[in-house]
Amino acid sequence: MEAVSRSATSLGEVARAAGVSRATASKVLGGHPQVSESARQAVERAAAELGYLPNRAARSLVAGRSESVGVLIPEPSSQLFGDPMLARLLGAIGEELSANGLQMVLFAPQSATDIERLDQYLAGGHVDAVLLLALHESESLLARLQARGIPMVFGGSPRTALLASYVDVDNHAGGRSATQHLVAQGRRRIAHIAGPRDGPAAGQRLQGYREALWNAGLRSDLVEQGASDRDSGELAMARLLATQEDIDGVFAASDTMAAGAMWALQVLGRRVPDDVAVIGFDDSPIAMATQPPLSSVRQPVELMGREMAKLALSMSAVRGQAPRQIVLDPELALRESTVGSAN
Amino acid sequence: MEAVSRSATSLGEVARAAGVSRATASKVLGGHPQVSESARQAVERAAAELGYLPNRAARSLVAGRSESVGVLIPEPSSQLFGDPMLARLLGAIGEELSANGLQMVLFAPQSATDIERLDQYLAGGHVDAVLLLALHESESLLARLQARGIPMVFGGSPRTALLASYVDVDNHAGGRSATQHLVAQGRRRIAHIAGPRDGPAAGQRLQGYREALWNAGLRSDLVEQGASDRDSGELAMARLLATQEDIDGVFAASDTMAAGAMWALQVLGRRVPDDVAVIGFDDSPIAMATQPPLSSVRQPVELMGREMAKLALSMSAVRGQAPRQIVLDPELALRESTVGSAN
DNA sequence: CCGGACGATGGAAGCGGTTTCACGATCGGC
DNA sequence: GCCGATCGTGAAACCGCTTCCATCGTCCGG
Repeated sequence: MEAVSRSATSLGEVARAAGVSRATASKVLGGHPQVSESARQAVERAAAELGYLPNRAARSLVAGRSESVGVLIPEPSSQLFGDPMLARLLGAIGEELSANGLQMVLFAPQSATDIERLDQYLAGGHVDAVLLLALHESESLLARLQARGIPMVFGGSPRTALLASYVDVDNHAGGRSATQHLVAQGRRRIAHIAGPRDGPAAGQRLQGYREALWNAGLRSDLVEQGASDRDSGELAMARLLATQEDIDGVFAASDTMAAGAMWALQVLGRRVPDDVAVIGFDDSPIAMATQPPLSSVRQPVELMGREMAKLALSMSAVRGQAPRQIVLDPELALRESTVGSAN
Repeated sequence: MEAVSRSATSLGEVARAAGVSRATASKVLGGHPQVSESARQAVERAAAELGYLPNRAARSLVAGRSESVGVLIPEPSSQLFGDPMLARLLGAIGEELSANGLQMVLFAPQSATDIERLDQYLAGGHVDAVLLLALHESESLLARLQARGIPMVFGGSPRTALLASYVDVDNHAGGRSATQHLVAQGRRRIAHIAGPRDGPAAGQRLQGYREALWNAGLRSDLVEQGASDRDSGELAMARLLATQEDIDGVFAASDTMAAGAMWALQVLGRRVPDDVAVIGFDDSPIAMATQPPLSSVRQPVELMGREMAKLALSMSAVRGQAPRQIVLDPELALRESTVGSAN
């Protein structure tokens, strides 16, 4: 009568209520086969009635596993994962993990001190695996994780030399299908505004653009380098039009740059999509905010998250696996910037 | 020689290396005063040399605390926290928590199953406190947390009837200073596009708008209701111009709506900011992507995160405190949509 | 009908810490 | 120079769970 809000029911209480020993109760709850049907039912009933929940700390203490997966998120300034994707990605990762009884522990190191602390923490074996959503400079941290045998899964192809597991979107296919879409809309002078060269993604998107145009027998040299921000898109578009004024299609490596490009086009008297069709990449909220709304290449963010989680789960269950790479297909999100409102 | 990559060093090993008992070693590491100087130094040296890290599971098992704080993030679709703010907020929360030796466990329930699982999890005492970044429908979950005495801190004023602790931005002050800024720029016919009424924030921003205009002796009835998406902003702006064509300033309750409003203005032949100045709210990335760049009310996201974490820390350290509310001042991010490039 | 094999069970050890408590040594006061 | 208070110390208990292993009962084959 006094233990109202006291600590949760423990295994011992369940065992007593079921009339068995803790050992047997543990076996039942752990799904071991070596228990009689009667014992199993008694324990399960008792557990249900008492609302038993195993104590995570105790379990991981004896098991030597933490039942949790660390997720490293990029600093807010990072361009690699647009913020809007981050929330969706985290949601998907979390769902997959929690469906498997693991928790997601988040790290967002902002300073050198944070990285140091993180290093300590991870080295302490407090997580069963680590998911890296963007590279932080600290190669040494990666190396140490690797050395300690903690499974790592990257989101996006890692920039590092380490042979690692990752889940990425097929940037090449994305660039190709964006460009193919413009071709299919009857566009013939198709330009590309390329993304920054700090990762492999931009190059792959460019290659996709080239391939689509080669296949269509069109020229593929209308390429300008952007820097991922809006202004660089605007400037790149202006340069493109200066070189070749009859451009009728543009594929930009990000929505942000596409927004800038669209602005430049409109300022210079082109109608979108009537004169020039524009398609971006990422399908960020910006794509909905431009006028006209921007077609874009949508990354399968939720799927990526789930695959990352699964990979981590598998790697932490069976150590020493060879790294695996999973590459997912993007899809097109078509809006008025390429198909027109009349279509 | 064989225990190369074995489990981390334990307290026992440190104690042995220091020539003391585990109890004494624990006291040293725990900062207890009842230890001799010599013992203290010996233990500290040994711990440093062996790279000792306490086992979190063991510690929380005996302490009955989990040393971790749960963070509930909204579904991706939620408007309450714009995605870009989420990443910054999480970063700040994480930093503050990890500085205090706690970890941040993330929950992003997507389905009813997830909520159920979450409920179980939280009820199991696996977190010392919960941070709620947006309300999920589940009132019952909140009530159960409350009943169990788990400290909760909301980000943004809660919609619930529960008397709760929260950290919020001063929406009233934000609306007021945005409007005052327009007044200071010499605008006299200032309209407001209000946000959706599903929370208190929109109403407070509106009140701020009214107050500023009353104080300036200007009319404050040029208000249209928006719905937080871009199109609703565009439509609201068109309605406003239809009513009152000489509007020279607009304060929109979100950047998204402001972007729509700007588009409507430009379509209808108004120059921004020459004819009409426009200011938004949130200072989201969209504010940088519009043409001209959009002035906006910036929420002190990092500060909010830190305050939320501190509040949670304090509440979990000393249970049974009265709920506390912290309201932070926003600040203006001025760009060309209100001040012009010539200013 | 007996012995061996096998399945189910619970006692006990142990995971890595913290905390209580009894003990011996040291110290000061008379 | 003796006694009680004070301080530092480590043995041991304990947190809740899993697992090893000895025990016991049952079943089956010879």
